[in-house]
Amino acid sequence: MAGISEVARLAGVSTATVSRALSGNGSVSALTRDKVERAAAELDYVVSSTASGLASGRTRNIGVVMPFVNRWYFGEVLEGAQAALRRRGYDLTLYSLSSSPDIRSSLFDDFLLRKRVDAVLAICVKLAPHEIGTLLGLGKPVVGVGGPMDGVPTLSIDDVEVARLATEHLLGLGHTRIALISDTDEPETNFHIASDRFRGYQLAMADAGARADPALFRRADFTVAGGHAAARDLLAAPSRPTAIFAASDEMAIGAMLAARDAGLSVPRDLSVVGVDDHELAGFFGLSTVAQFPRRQGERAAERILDGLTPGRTDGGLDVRVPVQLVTRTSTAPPADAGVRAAPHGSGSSSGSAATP
Amino acid sequence: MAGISEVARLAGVSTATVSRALSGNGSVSALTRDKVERAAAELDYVVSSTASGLASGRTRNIGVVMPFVNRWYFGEVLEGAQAALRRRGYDLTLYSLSSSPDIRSSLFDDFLLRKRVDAVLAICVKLAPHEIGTLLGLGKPVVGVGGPMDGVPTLSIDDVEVARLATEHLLGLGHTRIALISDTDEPETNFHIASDRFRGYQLAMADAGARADPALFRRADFTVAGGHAAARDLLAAPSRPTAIFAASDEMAIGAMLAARDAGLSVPRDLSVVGVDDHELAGFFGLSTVAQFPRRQGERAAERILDGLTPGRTDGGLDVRVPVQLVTRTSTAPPADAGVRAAPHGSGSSSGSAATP
DNA sequence: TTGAAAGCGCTAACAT
DNA sequence: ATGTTAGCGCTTTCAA
Repeated sequence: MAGISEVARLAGVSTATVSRALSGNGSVSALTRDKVERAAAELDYVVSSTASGLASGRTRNIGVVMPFVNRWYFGEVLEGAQAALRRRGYDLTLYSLSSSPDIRSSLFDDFLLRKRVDAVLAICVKLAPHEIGTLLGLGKPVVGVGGPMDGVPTLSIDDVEVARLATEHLLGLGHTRIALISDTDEPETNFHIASDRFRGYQLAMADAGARADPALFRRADFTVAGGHAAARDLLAAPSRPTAIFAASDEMAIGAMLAARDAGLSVPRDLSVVGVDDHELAGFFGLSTVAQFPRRQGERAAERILDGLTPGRTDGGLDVRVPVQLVTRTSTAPPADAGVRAAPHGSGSSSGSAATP
Repeated sequence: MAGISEVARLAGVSTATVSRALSGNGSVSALTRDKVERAAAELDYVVSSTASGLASGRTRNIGVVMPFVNRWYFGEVLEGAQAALRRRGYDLTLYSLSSSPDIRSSLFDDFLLRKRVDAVLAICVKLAPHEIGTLLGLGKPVVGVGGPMDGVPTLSIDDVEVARLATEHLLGLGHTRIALISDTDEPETNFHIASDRFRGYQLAMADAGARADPALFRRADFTVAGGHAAARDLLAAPSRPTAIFAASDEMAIGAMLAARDAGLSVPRDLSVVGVDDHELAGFFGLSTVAQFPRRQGERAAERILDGLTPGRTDGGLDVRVPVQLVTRTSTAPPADAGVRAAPHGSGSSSGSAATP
């Protein structure tokens, strides 16, 4: 509970000097700084963020807005952002849109405007122009993750490229009847993620002279259950695909489970590739295109802090973050490819795919 | 950017009256309140939380501390707390301990002390006495979720009872060779969760006159992969169990997958029961003891806000929150029980268990 | 019920 | 490099 004036008294300097010494703003002699630091430690002094924020206009707190926290991707981004912010002495105030459907307007009309945060990280939340306008008008920088927004620097993966990578992996193994499990774009949150992945798939197929058969497309909602249902449907069709590209690992895992339920072996009878490198992907032996959401969260946080520090230069507007094809045991040449023998020994229907 | 004085001028009253009208503290005539509200709306006035916080000592912000955000249980608690806080106009500032191992001391020495939060919710984080002391000494109420802490009101499930419920469910079906997959307690975070569940299992077994065979216990780390490995091991043993109680759904799901890998059918050859009612439990047909983490988060949030409002009474110190046995298709009488026939038609090894 | 005015604890000119 | 001082924008006595 000691205040800055007690520290000043104990150190034998003015409160202004204490402020300078502890914040690093303004010049203080090494000796004085030392005295001040000693005194502060002695008194367990901790700056009051409300007082400091009121006086300086800076809160050392970043608002993070995301559609929900309870999906693997978002949790990872959150952990990454949290870690990066804390390293630089910043707090993170969380705004999850899933709390209630009508929360969104109050968020932008009240919560984000009460000067609690210095800047906003929008994770896969497509801000409306007026929302961006309000924030920027208030001098609050915004950094986005997950898709381009007008006037907002953004980190994102190239979703077309991701789908192309995954599809080309399957094509390269000799597959041509490749099914796609994806979603249609949800307004307000997901930008063009689903449709971009759709396009990447189509482009890769076209480039390879393969047919993107509409009968091999199924919609699902990015969950295990959704992927399971979609794959079950695909696999029951008269002429089933030899491979499935699912636009998320959770759906891909659902597809692998559906294959097993249908008595099919992965990858002998069906190859499956996903996107994310979900924590369960390794366990299921799932080949996937890894994105690195924790790194994305870290980079977004660093980016926004740099934007708050006038000295640092901004690295251009929209930054692409890397992805990487990770091949495991869920993909192999199709059984009738004849190029090489199936690379495993187990002959029966259940088993190897789920062994880590 | 309009301040309280603009609002006061437009409404033709003093800033004090504006403050009273908008905050609800102190009495204002209906007419005046109306004028003030109009003026505030007209000017898009939003109170500055730093100024308000400095003047009043209240920030309308709650700190939430948890070991990590990226596990289903914690994500749910977080969503629940977030929703409840937002409903009452509060913000939520998140402190995840997983960011870095040495973060913890700085959290309690700096971050939580800078008057950014009015109170702290500790989710499955066992606070040391001096940490609690600091917080309470600063007048910051603390509410815990997940286990008793001295001097801190806590919401928790009865872990002994949870394990007993699950074990008795299996015993009631006729199982006696019941394996346990759990962990040993981690210091600093998990209280007695693992050991309490161990005890509940033992008590139930003893009450039923069954033997809690040490050879049927395996440690695992609450993950799918951990449960899978533990179950694989159990099922390879000379005399394998007819049922497994896993102390979390993720481990239980791992166990179900291991059973399938071993060519065993669930529940015909093996019954599995978990704890949590994880989002995937329904998909896998997993019988489980549901706890309701979202509700836990909500209740904890409401509890702490009530503690901040002097009028409301506190509902006693440690509150037990309800759990509920949910039976699905992963549990059935053992094959040799002879009581009733196996309740399904599929004769082969893979299949029904993963069908939602 | 309302207004006047004194802070809340710190930062940032401006001096020196 | 350091001290003096005027706010930052609001809340809350205290008086009326």
